[in-house]
Amino acid sequence: MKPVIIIQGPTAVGKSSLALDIAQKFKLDIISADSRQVYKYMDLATAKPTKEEQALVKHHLIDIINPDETYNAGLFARQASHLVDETDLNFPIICGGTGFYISSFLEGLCKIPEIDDSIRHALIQEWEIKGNEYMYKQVQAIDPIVAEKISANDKQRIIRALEVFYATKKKLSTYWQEQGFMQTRKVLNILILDEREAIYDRINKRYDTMVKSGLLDEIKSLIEMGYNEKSPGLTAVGYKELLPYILHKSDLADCINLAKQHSRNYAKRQLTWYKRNNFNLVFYRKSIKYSSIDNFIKRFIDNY
RNA sequence: GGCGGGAUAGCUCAGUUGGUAGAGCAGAGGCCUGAAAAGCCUUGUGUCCCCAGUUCAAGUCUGGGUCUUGCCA
Repeated sequence: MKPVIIIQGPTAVGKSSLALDIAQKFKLDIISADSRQVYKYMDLATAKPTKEEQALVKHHLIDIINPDETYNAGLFARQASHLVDETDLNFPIICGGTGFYISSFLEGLCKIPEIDDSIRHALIQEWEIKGNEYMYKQVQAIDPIVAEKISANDKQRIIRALEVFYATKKKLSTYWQEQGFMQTRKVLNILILDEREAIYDRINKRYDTMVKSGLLDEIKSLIEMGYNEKSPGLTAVGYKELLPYILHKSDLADCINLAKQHSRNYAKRQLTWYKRNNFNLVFYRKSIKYSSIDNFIKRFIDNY
């Protein structure tokens, strides 16, 4: 397994520009670890690197699926591993805000086969008819270990536990127990942080800029292409809140405020997630010293 | 000017036949094994607009006022 540099941080903290800077200096490739930048035609509110930036540095796992398709942590882990270990890209720098994708790539997920969507759809239908209590009781009967860990309201995890069991005839908790210890990859895992208020402020301003840059037109053209509020891509923060304005003439200012609010909520969850992860380097945005980051990068690359 | 709504947590609002209040969202904290920009958990003392009255007891009834909103003029 080849070594990788990783840059993580809450949304709007400046990960991408740092990654771009480092990648240019050291001739690296960037692998995006972002659950929304994978979507084509969704550029502005995903804060995707611009075409110009992508021309400067080779970016991977951006624009790989259509807005009506789904993506997940397992796919990311597999595709990122393939890129890093089985292709001849430049030394890789993985940069993105989807922490779960990065930990899936680093630590691996348990070995559950791909499960056909039809099983999940059937379970969701059953949920709608029979309700959460009924579905939760199924989990309790099938897999008490998992049931113990999740809430009776946690639709996603209840359905996940059930689909794994019905599709593979094996309990989710059995997969957990079978999961062996993954060999560890050499990583330089960097976290960028900032004051909460500063992050929130930057989120608000950045969203205004996105709207000014033509976000509404971008969404309108997605709708013209046939995508709608049910398309997985359009459930992204920054998009879903503007749909009521475009489709039903809701108040634009309200929609914009809601989008900002959801972005702030998202940043908060990211920050909580990072607390339990280990990093080799933690930088505060204000006090980033590029020269010192460069030294760490140089030493890391030279060692491998 | 006339008639009618409304005034309760930062915001939107519930409050049953009078017994000093509760949801959602926000905020704060946390969780997270293929939906993760998702999903979930914990956390609610506020002159119940003001004044007077009835009552053992009023957010809840009565009178007056203030503000607000809709319709008619």
